[in-house]
Amino acid sequence: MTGTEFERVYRAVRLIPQAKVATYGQVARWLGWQHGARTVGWALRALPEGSDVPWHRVVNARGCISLADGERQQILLEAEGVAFSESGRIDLRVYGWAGPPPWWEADCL
DNA sequence: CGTATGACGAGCC
DNA sequence: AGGCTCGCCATAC
Repeated sequence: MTGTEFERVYRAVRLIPQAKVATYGQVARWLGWQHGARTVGWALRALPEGSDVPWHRVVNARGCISLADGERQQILLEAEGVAFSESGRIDLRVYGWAGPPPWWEADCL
């Protein structure tokens, strides 16, 4: 695991509370990458199966599942209480997470 | 070290 | 309105 940067992605994703979702772009911005949404997807793709990272809580900006096989992701989200529309879309106004406070990464002095 | 890739996003035609 | 292209970032090769 080379990911010093990947680890940051994982740490940020782990902060997303249950029954909430965030977009790739959002996560990227938390890490300081205004246009690094693709990198977030890359990091999540590299994620092992038994990881403690709630990767399923990350969707694209439209509130849809980008993953080709998003079936499992949708099941995981629905199990948490996230509702999907008929077209498989999530209402980000309801389930979207504002993000962590700006000091989440700061140390205790 | 340069090129290619990817679970995105926003802009342009 | 909808589809296509380019941009952007960090890895992989």
